[in-house]
Amino acid sequence: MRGRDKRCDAIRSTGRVRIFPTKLLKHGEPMSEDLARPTPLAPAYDPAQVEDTWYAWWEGRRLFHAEPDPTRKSFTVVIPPPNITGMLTMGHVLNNTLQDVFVRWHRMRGENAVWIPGTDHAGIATQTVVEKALKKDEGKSRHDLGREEFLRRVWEWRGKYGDIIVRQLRKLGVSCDWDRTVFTMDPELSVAVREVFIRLYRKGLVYRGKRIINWDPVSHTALSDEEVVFKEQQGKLWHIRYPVMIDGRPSTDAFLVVATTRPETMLGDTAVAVHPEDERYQKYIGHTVFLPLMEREIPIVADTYVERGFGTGVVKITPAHDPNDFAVAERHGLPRINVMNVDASINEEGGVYAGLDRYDARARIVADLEVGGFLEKIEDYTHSVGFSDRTDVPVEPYLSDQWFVAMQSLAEPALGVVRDGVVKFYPERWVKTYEHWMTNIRDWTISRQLWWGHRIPVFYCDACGWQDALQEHPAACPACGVGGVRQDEDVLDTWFSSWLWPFSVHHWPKDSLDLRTFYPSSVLVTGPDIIFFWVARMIMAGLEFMPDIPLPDGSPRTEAKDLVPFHDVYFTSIIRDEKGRKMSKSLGNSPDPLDVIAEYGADALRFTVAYLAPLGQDVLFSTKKCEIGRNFANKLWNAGRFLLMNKEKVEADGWSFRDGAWHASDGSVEPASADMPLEDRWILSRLHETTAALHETMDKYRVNDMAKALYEFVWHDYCDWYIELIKERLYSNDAGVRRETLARALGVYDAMLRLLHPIMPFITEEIWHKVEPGREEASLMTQRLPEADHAVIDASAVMEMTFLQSLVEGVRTIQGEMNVPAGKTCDVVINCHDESQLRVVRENTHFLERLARIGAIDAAVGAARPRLSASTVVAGADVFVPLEGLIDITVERQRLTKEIERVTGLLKGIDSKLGNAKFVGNAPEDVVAREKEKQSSFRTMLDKLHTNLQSLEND
RNA sequence: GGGUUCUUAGCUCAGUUGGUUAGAGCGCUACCUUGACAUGGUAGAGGUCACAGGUUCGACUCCUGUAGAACCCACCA
Repeated sequence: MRGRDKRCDAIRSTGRVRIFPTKLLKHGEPMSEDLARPTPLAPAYDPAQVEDTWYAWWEGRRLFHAEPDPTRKSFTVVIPPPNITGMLTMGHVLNNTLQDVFVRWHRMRGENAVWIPGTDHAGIATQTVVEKALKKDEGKSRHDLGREEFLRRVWEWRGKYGDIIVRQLRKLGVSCDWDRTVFTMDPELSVAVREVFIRLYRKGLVYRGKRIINWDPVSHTALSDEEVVFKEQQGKLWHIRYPVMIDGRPSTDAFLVVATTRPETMLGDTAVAVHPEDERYQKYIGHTVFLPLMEREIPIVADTYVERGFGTGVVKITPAHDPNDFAVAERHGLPRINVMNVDASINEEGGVYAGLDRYDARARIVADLEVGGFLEKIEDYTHSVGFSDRTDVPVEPYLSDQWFVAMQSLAEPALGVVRDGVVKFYPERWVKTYEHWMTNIRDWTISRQLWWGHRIPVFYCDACGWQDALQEHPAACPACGVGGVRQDEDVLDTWFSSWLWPFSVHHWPKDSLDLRTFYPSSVLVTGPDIIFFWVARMIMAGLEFMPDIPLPDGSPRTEAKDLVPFHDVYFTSIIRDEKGRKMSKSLGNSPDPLDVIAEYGADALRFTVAYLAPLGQDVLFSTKKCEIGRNFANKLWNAGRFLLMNKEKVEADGWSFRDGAWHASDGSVEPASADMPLEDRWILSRLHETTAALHETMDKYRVNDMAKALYEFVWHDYCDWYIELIKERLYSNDAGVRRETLARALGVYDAMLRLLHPIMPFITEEIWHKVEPGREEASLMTQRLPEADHAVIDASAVMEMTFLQSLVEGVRTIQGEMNVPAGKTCDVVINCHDESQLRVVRENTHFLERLARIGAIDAAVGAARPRLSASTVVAGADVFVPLEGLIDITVERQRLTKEIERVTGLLKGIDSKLGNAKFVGNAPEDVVAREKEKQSSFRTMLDKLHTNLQSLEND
């Protein structure tokens, strides 16, 4: 550990607020007068002291709230609703930081920005959580309670815990319009869900059918595909002989051998299949085989699904226990025999094996096959098996009745709007993924065998066979008037409410100004993993269900751009840990964002995440990286602290600073002078260049570029150079100069705060309130963002400043290399390239003196090199630093030689380029011109370097 | 098997239509308590841009192939 860290650790352990130089503490001396003097801001920024306060202040004043206003441009974002079972993860942090940056940015551009929050009922996840608690606390299952009571308990649970995530989000600083908070199972949203179901039902797009689903034999529920995790398993491949039937009896020497990983499912076999072009088996197609153990005769069918090269090229077909077999059976009209109970034990269809667990049955069956001589061989085989994400048991493919949505007709228009760019994807490459899925779309299984969710609004009359989809449960059968009516037992897939989210949050199907105005939303921010489950389906739903709702002016909504749910989709990065692994609960590699916020502050976390997340690339995150944001916040804080310390001094003379100008005690306003010194013209140029870049990057959703541009400007331009440059003026004897300087520095700082606010809302609000009095009732979040004014950009100021910076760096380098003691200044002789350069040097000698510990500067065109000087060449000027007694000739010789080598190399490259007729002939003129310019400047540089080296040798 | 993406400094990553002296942060080395900031400052070391071809006057950037990594989809019984 380095000394500095040791010192700091000792100090940190005493408390984090103030860090003092060790010397003072070590000697036990009282703090010096100067350090003890109260300053407007503490030396180190402490986010914990301000963040909650500001959030409550914003929320209390309803600053996040927006009302529809057709006369203004709306900027709408609808949150991807977190699950009510959810806890804030790094994924949420990234996703919601981005949304908040967008929303705050557009709000500060004067748009009517609204961000609609809400939560998702998360069918399986929530039901599982509540069931677990029920089991643990009362030892009961949901069946013990019954449906009604169980649902009451779930609602109770959601009342207690369902908004934890939403409260956690507030810690991040998100500017959601909490007045508009909705929940997917709110009464009005449930109306929307039923309405959509009914409309699709009437159109014939919702239908009931049989399908193989993922069955969890422990929790007795169907699982969605995304709740099944595949794991590599060491298994066996059993080769079983199915005797061919010849003349009505099983052959004793002709077999079709099937290879299977699941011999127990043979109880439900209704065919064997071969590839239609497989020469080995073609003669058997249309014949039958004898199914061992069950002693059934089953057909041999031909289907291209069979892979000739795999196994034996013969597949047993078990339609009720394998999705592919099910499809084969559909094509060939084969019967389906379900041989399992809901707990995956063998049912009565399994003959003597009935009642056995699936794995016990497997052992018995294999043994019996062996005995019967039907087992040809057993091979070791590694394959992947689907496990339940919830209970960690192998999922059983299971045949059951389910509800489906026919997707074809919905998908086609939804594909079109993405292809045509009505909905734009960022990054664009996801369009391909989307197209692939949409052109191979399968019908959507929307029923779930759960209790928690929107119950399928289909009603049946057992007396007369009536069936219909309705909003309300009818008291008696509308058809026969006699029978009682029962509702379908299943609930809808959670995504069935999610796909309506962009308009159900505005209480569709009810027409309202909210819905008319705030739909469609501007940008959706979500992960690419749910492009199919959610994004695609929302687009379909918008196109299908929104044409009824007029535009704000009452005209019909017909154009695709008004029907789609959002115009842009921003696909976020995936947050991984340092080793590149996905963050997950089971790995325990996901830091708790609340801990991170407590340690570093929400602004630091937000900035870091935005800074690290380029559009479309994964992010390797570790808590330590939040130092980027924390240090940056601290830098900003201290720059503000410096300005405010100086402001206090001016105010002590009776002046006050309001609206960006100084007011004298008599109330008169001090006008800003028209002539600005170089550093002011330069920093304003840089500010406007940066502002232009920020607007550009935000339009392209390149948030990391935006964060970098801000970082660069604040830290390097403003703090490293500008503040150092103005210190001289701030300490001037002329009070007018001090005020003028500070006013301009504060002006630029104010612009910085605005530009930073969307990404770091807390610290900027905190400082902004301290900069000027009279802001008690105002908020930075509703101020306007600066716009770039290209007229302010002063190219010559930028050039001059760049030159001066190079001079400073050149001298510093020499001082560093020659180990010039820190307290010592050096004189400098500058041989300027021309008169205008000389003028710049003369006008700014004070900078050079201040920033590079320079004593006297002797500048002239043609100035001679003093003896025993170290030298460097900057923009065609020689910079000589006479170092009699300090110079190490060897080091200096090495430096110059190395430099000569470097420039020689560069020049060689350019020479050969320009010597190449093809280059000169083909390259654009400006490129050639630039090369020529470089060539001449490198030549003069090289000449000078050679001369200076020669002189050094002569010393 | 199909698709997408990635490989640039010790580490994590930028590099937006091909023309830069290839950048940043962290880490490393040396120096620094000078009135905002040691959560800081200054300087420095460190890269044949995975590899091999090709296109081009010119390739980190475009094309092809190879090797490695990741993700998504479909999963072969």
